[in-house]
Amino acid sequence: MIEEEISKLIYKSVSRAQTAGEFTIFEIPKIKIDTSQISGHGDYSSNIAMQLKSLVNKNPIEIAETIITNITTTTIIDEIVLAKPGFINFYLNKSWLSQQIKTINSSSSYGNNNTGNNNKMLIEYVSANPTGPVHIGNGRGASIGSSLAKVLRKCNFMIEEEFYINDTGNQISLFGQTLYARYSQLNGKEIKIPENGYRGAYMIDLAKLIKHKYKDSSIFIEENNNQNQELTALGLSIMIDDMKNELKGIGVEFTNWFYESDLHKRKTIAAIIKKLSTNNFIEKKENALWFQSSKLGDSKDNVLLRTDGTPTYFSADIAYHYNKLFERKFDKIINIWGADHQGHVSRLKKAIEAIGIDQNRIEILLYQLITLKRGEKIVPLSKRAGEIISLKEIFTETGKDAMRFFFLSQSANQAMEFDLELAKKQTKDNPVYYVQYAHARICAVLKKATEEKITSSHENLSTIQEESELALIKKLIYFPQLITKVAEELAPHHLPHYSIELAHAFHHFYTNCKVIDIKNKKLSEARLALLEACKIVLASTLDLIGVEAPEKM
RNA sequence: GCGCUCGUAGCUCAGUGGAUAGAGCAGCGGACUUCUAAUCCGCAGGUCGUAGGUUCGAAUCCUACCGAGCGCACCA
Repeated sequence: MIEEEISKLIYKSVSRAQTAGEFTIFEIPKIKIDTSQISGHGDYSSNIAMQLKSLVNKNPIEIAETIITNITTTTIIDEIVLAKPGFINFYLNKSWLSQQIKTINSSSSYGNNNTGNNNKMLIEYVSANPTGPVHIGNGRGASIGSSLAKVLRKCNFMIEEEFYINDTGNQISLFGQTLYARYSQLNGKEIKIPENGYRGAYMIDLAKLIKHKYKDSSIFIEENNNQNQELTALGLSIMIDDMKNELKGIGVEFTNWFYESDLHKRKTIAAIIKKLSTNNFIEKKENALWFQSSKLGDSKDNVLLRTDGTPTYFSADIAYHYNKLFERKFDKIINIWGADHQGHVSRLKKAIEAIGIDQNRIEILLYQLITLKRGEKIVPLSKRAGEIISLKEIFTETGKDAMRFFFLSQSANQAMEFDLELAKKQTKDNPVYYVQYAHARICAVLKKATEEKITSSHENLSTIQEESELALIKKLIYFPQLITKVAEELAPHHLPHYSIELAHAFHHFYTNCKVIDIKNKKLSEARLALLEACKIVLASTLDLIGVEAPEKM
């Protein structure tokens, strides 16, 4: 990447100045290169002269002058300019820039890098309880996880995407009881749904669906019972299939679906308790088994096995992470959790540490919650409450693309509000169409070129000279840096922002430059090559966001 | 009470140590006999929650306070 190149140029220059005695000897700090938005500040700039002030004991202007005179010439840089307090501004060489079109077009995987070095990485996300349909909050997690997975694949991580299914425990029991009651009601037996049961109408639909599958409609009803194992299992598998379909509807597909019950079958919980015990982190207190996380600086201890001997969600989760990091040997794992799980982060990491696994292999990305509103009224997202609005209901209104783009466009740290009343209006204004339109426009020109029998060529790229053309190329060559940034910061919200900037650079170019001009064939061929490069990067960015790149609109 | 996140233009948000704080939407004014006007160009709009501190330099780092969301279970 260009930043690295420029950084190296400066580094060499400083060390050359040191050898020549112009600078005193010191360890050269990391040289950060900034991209500038303002045209007068160069394409790239460095503040190194200001940073070296205390080390060199000269004023920044002098330091910058020395650095500039010691920089070796290169084909990338056209001009280096010293600016007021001590900035060094770099201007890219035009013919080098135009040649980048060829670089983009001749690579099958532009923007890829090898920071992942083929390491095995697991991204776990959504992992919603299978006791109801996926809701809008899950949609945000799904969008973030899916995009991040795509970006990290471009960084050469061996990525698996996993959905963890909590298919045991209290909530499942309540789900089973609710389903049993609804099913019984359909068969003329009045059983009330449990106190904390699932009140949503979807449970009635589920019972109906199951009833219609069987000729003997009372097959699951037993005397003196409040649930039936087979019925619960059947209900769960239908719910899980629904979740799969709904997520697929917004373009999210997992490589693995991991069942919590597998951990119990494999006795992984017993294994981690044994490890914790060996390492002296277990205490029996008030008839329950505790993990002493306070020994590792956590605020309080946590229960692993309840008084009745059943494992808590927490102990299952330790086992799950033990399975990921130790049994399945992922080098690194990323969990994408809603901010309501924030309190869980510290104790999980402590537990992993207590087992003897490096907790830095776990990265937990929290996203702030979504408030669903209808006008001024807040709509609850709880599956147990009566009113449930599924993700599917919303994206059939807004469209998959508008939804994915919207979810990704804000930083994960930012809380979101989603107003159902404004949803349609908002989607019309959704910038996703602005970006997609750019892609469709490119396709239209390329199609016209085929009709006019003009093909792109890299022979005369030097005819690319216009301000709007060069600005477009500058946006294009930022793409590899974008990939690195998103991967490093685990911040996929940069993708939509970049896509808007790129689309803008294209639209600006489009209004200023006529691509197909039979009188000027050389220029047309070069501009077609530019369009092809732009199409590659734009389509790639849209793919990473998880939206379509339409041929026409 | 303690912990995490947030507070930036009328609205929705980028920007997390640098130069004149940027986009989109909304507002105002322009641009289609020319490859898609779902577009482009221009104008207007901000004591970056408040008060201190660190620094040559702070929206960005530190402290306190104010306001919002979330969390502090033998629920998941």
